[in-house]
Amino acid sequence: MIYADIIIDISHEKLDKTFQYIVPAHLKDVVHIGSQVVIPFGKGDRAITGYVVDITDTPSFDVTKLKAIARVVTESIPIESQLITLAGWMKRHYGSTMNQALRTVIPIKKKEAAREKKKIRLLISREQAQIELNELCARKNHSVGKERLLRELIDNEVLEWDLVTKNLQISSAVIRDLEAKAIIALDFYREYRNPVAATDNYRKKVTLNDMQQSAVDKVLTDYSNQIYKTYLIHGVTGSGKTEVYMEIMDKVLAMGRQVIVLIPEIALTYQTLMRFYARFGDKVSILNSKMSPGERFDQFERAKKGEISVMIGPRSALFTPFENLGLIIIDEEHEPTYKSEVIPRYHARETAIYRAGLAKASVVLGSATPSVESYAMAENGTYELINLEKRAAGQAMAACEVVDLREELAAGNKSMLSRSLQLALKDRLEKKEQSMVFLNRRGLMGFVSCRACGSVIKCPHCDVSLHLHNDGHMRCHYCGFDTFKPTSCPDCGSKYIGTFKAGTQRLEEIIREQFPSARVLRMDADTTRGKDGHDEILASFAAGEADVLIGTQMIVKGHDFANVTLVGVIAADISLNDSDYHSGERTFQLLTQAVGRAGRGSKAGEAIIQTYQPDNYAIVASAAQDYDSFYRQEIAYRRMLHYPPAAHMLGITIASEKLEQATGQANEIKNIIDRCNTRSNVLGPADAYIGKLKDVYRKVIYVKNKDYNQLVFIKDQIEAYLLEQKQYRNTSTWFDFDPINTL
DNA sequence: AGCACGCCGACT
DNA sequence: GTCGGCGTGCTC
Repeated sequence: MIYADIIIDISHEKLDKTFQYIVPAHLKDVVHIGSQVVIPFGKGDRAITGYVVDITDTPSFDVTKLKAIARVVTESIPIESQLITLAGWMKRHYGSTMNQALRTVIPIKKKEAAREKKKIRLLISREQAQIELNELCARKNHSVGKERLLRELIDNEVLEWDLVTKNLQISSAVIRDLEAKAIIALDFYREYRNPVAATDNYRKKVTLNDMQQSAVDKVLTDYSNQIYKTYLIHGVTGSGKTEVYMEIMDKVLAMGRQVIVLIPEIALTYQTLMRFYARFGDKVSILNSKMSPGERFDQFERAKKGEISVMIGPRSALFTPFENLGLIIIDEEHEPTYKSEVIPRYHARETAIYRAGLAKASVVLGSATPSVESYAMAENGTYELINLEKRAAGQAMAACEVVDLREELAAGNKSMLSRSLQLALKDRLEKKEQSMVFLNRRGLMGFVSCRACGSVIKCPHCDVSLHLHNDGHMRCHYCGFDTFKPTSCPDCGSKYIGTFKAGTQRLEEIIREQFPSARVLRMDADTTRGKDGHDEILASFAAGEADVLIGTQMIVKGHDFANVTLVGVIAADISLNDSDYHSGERTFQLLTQAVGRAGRGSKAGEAIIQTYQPDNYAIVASAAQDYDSFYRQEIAYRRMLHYPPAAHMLGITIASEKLEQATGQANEIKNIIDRCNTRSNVLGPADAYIGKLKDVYRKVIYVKNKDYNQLVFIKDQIEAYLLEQKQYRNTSTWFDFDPINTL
């Protein structure tokens, strides 16, 4: 007799374990590890899908109680056992149920059931429903759930199942009862998927320069000696990293192995993709976030069948079910989008390295401004560092000027544009060259700073900026430190203290006023609403239809405009004072990218960075295009305050609709952490960034420890407690390892 | 998550 | 007594 260990497709801690089923004789050839199966589950033997994670011939449960697998889901792809191992690692490493981990790893989504959504519809008229409601309320001990549901249905005759069960907190028992009484009906509807657009392809040969060639040789020499490791290519903007990737890919593909290329969503431009198509033709497939699960499924199926051997896409492309994966490339590896914002909150870089380890594959990370985490790994020898120091075409980097906004204020210039930037813009307009003006608006502008001396109010314990709330308090996101906003600057006494106010719209008005003849384009969330808004604006600018392009981060990401010779950064301070420990790093990256936009063609470029903190190391280093100096100072700061990569951090969020429940649970968890005795640094419990969101209170606790495994141990202890505790049933708790605040 | 069992207060 | 609300426990 054969038995299968199955993870059932219900994400609940209490069901987060394997259940053993008999594999019936007629199914023994089609049930494999990784197969998706339908099994009878629970009292009513209701049909539930599950994933086979192991197959044995010895039962580990009371044999008389075992049920048999009903059928296999033939539309599904049985995935590699390696991907199941990967899911297990993700569950443990990032904190989630096995089911959640499997769902992120497994390319399921068959045509019908999985795409089905349920809606609840009122069967009787609203008037009749009102009568029902009145009758119900007249009864002394009536169900509050029924009352709430009826009231809601009188407002809206049709409601989403998810809304009713999750937001209105109505149990399925109530719904079933009303359905039995023929007061409501359940409707099922389906979402259909679209076919993938076809693409043309053609080939092109490239010649590498010496630097590129030696980078390629380094990786390929190891590769042919079957040494598989992680490489970090540190290549300045324009150094030709993509050609290096493609050359390595060529070799790996020639050996009959497959390649995954991860690209941040924002860089998934038509131009980038065409370069890969040009080189590898129809071996390439693409995944993007706009694809429906069905379309993704189709692409994964093609990969499984061997129809393609290169998958390009964002984070989720990492789970492409290639049989013989040989290489994973992660471009722009510093991008925060590589960290998942849903559970399991995995980091694509770490996960890629783990998957590569299982598959005996190499990983190539590339960036002009590597993350501090990766660079530290390269320094300690875990990754191998490869430098591409010069631009491929030999252009010089842009000259960079830092403007001190405190001096502008002192000189009586209160405009958003400094005198230098005004002159430079005027000059470019006369020369008929293009300019880009970048307003750094990443992060919320909640920090409090002084316009006279530039000082920013920080948390005395965590050294991150305090965030100003509407109630006039300033708080720290990590430890909850709370204080009033002062009326004058504590350093210089000036009354010019407050939050930063700047917007792209205002900036556009100012530029149009000062330069009436200039043709101005603005690119931000408002102007890119339309389907191709993004591409249209960029194409129009590239065609020379405008003199000045104003925008947020989106204008500085990887677009080459040969005629741009001036880049202005309006307020470097905004990302610099984000209230998390990545703010310095993010600022350095953004400014370096922005400066890198100038002078990509034959003419020399110039960049002007405006700031209240011209001495800040992130600003000084990016103006000098000096990664090394930035890294030294940043890593010293991280070490001093025990932020990653010097230590690891575990963020725990506790949420509840009842404040006392959230507080009580948070305190209980704090006690458990203390009892773990891991010598960790514990911050909080504190109110979360947004303390109350949609009527749900959120508390956060941060734990810092040098040893990641100690944090995993703490997570495991908390999970064990959550499973058995009953007092705080109305709370939910989730984990985030080495969190990145993208708010 | 979703289903049954069983306890308890209210009503014929 | 017994109907039906809701809390508790279990699912291979």
